[in-house]
Amino acid sequence: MPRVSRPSSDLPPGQASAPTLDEVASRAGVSRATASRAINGGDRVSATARAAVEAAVRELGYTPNPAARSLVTRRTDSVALVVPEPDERVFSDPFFVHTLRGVNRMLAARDLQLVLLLARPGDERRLLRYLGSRHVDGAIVVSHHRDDQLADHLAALALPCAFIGRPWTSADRVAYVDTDNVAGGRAATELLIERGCRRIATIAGPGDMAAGIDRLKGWRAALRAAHLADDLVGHGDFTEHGGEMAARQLLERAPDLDGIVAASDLMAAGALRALADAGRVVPDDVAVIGYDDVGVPGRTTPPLTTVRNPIGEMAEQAVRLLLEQINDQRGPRPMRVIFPPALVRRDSA
Amino acid sequence: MPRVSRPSSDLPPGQASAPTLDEVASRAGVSRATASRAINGGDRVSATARAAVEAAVRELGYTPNPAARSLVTRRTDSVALVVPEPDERVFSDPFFVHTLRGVNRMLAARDLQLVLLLARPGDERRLLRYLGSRHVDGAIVVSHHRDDQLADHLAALALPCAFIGRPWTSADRVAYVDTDNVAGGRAATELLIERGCRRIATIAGPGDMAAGIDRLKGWRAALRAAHLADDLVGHGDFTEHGGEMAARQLLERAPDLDGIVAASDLMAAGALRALADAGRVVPDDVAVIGYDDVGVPGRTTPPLTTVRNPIGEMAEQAVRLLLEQINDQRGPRPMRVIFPPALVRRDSA
DNA sequence: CCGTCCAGTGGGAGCGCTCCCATCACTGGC
DNA sequence: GCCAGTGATGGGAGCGCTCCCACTGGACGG
Repeated sequence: MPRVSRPSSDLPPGQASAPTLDEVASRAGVSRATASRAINGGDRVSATARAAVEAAVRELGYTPNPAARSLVTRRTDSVALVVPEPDERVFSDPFFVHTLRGVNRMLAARDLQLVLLLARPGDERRLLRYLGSRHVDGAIVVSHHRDDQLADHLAALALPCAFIGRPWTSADRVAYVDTDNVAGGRAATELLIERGCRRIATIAGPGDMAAGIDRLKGWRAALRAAHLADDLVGHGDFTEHGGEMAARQLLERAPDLDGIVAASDLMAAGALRALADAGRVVPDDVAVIGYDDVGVPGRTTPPLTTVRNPIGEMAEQAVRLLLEQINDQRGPRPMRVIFPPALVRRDSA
Repeated sequence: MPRVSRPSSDLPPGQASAPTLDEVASRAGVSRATASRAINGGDRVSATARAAVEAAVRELGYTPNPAARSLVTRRTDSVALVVPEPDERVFSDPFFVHTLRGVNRMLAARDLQLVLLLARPGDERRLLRYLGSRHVDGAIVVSHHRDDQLADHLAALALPCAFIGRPWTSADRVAYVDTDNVAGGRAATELLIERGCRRIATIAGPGDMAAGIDRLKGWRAALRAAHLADDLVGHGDFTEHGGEMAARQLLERAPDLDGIVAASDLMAAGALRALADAGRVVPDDVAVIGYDDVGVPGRTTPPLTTVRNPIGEMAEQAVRLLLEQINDQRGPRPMRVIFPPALVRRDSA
């Protein structure tokens, strides 16, 4: 191998070892303790000392070593976002994407870093090992399914955590935020009933997610209360394609249907497409209502009437619940915040 | 506030302070140094000692403190994935999603953790501060645009990094992987020409991303070589909706067009929809070819002929380039790997 | 039988930081 | 004029780990 000539130096070129607090302190003419206080915004520091330290920090380009800091503070200032989702579907779901962005924004505002933990089914051991070794101060879990027993495991680890969407198990042991999906499904259905629909189908979500089941339950409750039939249940996987397929089948089974309650906007958009193909006019022939009110509804033809999920506020609350557990020495404990859903009327119903 | 009775103990219940290496060592009857060697798989440890340490680890549920470890090793065993993307579009693009998953998988296989850095335009300072404080061992950057001068900044930080997609600036100072997008655009266009198309349009990608520009360049080169007109340029934003709009406009401008080269599969899918609406048969009336070959092409009607981007291999190589810089003490340096694109023939052309 | 070697081991330093506590110079009240 | 009180400071311990280095004892060759 050819020898490359380079300036002989103990330090790698351009990568001088980072300045330490000691260097900052001595440059500022104060002790390490004072420098630390000045940097961390503590009081009990004279204006003179603080100014000197700040100048030294700037001149040296000092940046605290996070490992050393967290060794003593026992804080890492980072939070895991756990996504126990085997396939990439989550990323194409605006609900998830907006949740991710909301959580990220909230954390950034508090100078916390988000660590993304994508866990495929086999990876649970790795996941739990990571969380167990206190790499992060806490975890936020989204899009969990019946079969991962994540809530159980996290409760056992005693790691502060917050679920977005009610966990299947240990719902009384961990903190979570959610919306009232039964009420939402019910409200959506009642809207169609009020508008005169009598043959109302639903395109339900996956059977292993709480949100899907609850919205279906609400749909059913509204129909029964109005003495209408609740036999028209199609199933989708929260994708546009799934919604389209389900709508086609429903149309075949019940050509007389005049209303569709979809468990997500994406599925409602698919249904809209199937209806257009079948020559049905929305909302005159068939009224359609979606769920979530994010990303999709404004772009469909016609614009989608939907049930609004306050995603931003949910993400905010989840972070808040998490931080409360992290900061209070009482540690992890169950807390919950349930948001009411809200109807958003546009043109499809 | 009601007082809650609880067993008086110095330790929070269920949250005894984590066992340290010292405790493991004394339980195993060896020194801390030997325990460390046994745990880290070093040799120079007798079978007896190793077994004793492993037993102690298991009994105590010991897990090394990452902060303490990285304080001395100067490694954090985590890597940042930087996404300097202002809006959520990235997440709906299968290309990005698969890249994310590929990178995550590669890192997980090496026991490295992925830290997601979503940077909105204003956040650059925060981003650079984070990267500069050596929170992570290196960074992988995707979906960067002309205006973020990320490559310049990272080169200045001397932090190991790898770009996916050629950076706009400092391309000779940082490592990156890419595919030959000019060749791909050219090959796609030549396929249409061979098949007999004579009036070939393109739906180009954003003008501030290298991939979009290069594919357009390839399209143009192929047409010129065949002495065909290269005036039919539509613009999309890599989304399905954008592709549909662009295709509509192109059809209006040139009703006689008989081929469309789209710069992404998502845009090709949109074009397919526009063509169907216009009553054109694909590929008989109009041949369509996409780009990327991930997620979309199998699901369209008809299935999409496309140019394959080896996303998995690109992610793999990016991680490899990064690790090479991290592990070799030579530090960050420019390296590049360019993949050849490959045509994948299905039914749309 | 003694020196040499080496696998195996433990002592101890030190990574860069925070925070407890002792110290010190001042101030103001009696 | 002295002492308690107060704000600012620095010394030093210690967080949990890795790794350098010195040490040990048994195997082995001369």
